Amino acid sequence: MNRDRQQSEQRLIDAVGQILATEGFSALGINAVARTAGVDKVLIYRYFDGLPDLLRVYGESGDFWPSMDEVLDRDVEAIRSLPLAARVETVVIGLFDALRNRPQTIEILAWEAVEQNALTETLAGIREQWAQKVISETMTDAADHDQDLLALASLLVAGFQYLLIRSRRSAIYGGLELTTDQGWERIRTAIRLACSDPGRGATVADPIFSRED
Amino acid sequence: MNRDRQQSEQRLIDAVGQILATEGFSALGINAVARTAGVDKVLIYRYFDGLPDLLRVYGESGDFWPSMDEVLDRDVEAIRSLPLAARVETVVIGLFDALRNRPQTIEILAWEAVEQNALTETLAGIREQWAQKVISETMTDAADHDQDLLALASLLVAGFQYLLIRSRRSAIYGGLELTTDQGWERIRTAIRLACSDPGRGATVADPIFSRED
DNA sequence: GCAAGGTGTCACCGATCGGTGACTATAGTT
DNA sequence: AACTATAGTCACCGATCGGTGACACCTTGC
Repeated sequence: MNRDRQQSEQRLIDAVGQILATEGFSALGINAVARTAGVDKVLIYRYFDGLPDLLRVYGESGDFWPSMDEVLDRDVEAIRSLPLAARVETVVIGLFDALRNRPQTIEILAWEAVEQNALTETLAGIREQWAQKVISETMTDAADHDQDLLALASLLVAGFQYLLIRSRRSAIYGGLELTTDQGWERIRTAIRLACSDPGRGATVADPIFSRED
Repeated sequence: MNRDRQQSEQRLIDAVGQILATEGFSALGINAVARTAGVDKVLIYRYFDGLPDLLRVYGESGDFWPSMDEVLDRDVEAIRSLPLAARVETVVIGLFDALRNRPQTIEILAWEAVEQNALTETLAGIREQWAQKVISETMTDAADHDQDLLALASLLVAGFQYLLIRSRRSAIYGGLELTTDQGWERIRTAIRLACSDPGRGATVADPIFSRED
């Protein structure tokens, strides 16, 4: 139509996000993307070598995972001085708050739970890198700890991610309201409850590596 | 072929379970069920009035959720005398162990996370009833408690269910091994860690940390 | 003017999906 | 034997899926 390859490519990329946001990943096919973009589907093959590549480009172009700064609202130095359990709580709660505002990321996470493709693999890679970075920068002492707080953190993240996924279609899970702010506040409190354990020697007043740094 | 309606119906019901177990819910369609059962697909419409009804019958015929006795291995009386946090831990851990051995239930849970149909609704109903029964029979005092242990329980169940779902396709999530017994033992320990909190008072007398011994 | 190459359009392919109408074959009843 | 109800078979429908070949259009360089 307009004889503008760049614009056509962008319309295709945008169409992916639009379909994910409005109809969900199950509706995301070659024909739907082309139709939404108002572009012939053959261009998906010409310009992106197929749908998987288009999904990969879309995944790399978007902002699907919060930065470390967004998750750790306080500065990193202050967090490093906290005991391990408090650091875990900060990260998990921060991730919780950040992901709640990312419906497209939740959609991709739902997809990832069910099948693998170029887009879910891209997101999985980003997330894994992110986790490694967070651990190496703020939780180097986790291995010394006698309790497996990293496993607890992953379990809690898995838990609220599952609830976020379910909230797309269901209103309730296990007595938890998934559509109201009060419901999510309850979940938030439960996360903090799971992390904050005085018995673990993890109070803010008692930093665990006050030894000699 | 054999002119035996009962047998044909049973073959169709069995085919649903077989497809779920071998190819996953995404492969479960009218044609696949009929082909697997070795029966013409028109019989699905005649005998069950369509696939949704067949799925409902399959869901009601199967054993997709553990009984309360299976989850609470000790007798219920002994559990009632435990503090609330210990009861929550017992139930969550019990459910965790029970669901790990139910691949078809995990498959339906994965399906349920993504879309709704007669089978997932059946399972959801069974699960909700089950949860209500457990709460009313063993956790009537939860409302009096100052901490929301029921929300914590649902969060933990959501967490390991998500990990079970992911384990169908992925080997790792957040540093957790999803294919080895050691990995699942780590998750199990993390669940117990989230539940057992001396700071919450009324803790289980865990023999290891008991002061009298 | 002319050829070449990139851009977009269109028609079509085979496969598969859920769904249905028309048929045959068998068993039981009278 | 004739009739009826049911079990099972078969062919086909329209829609949609991913994928491709052929062609028209426009810009650029010669």
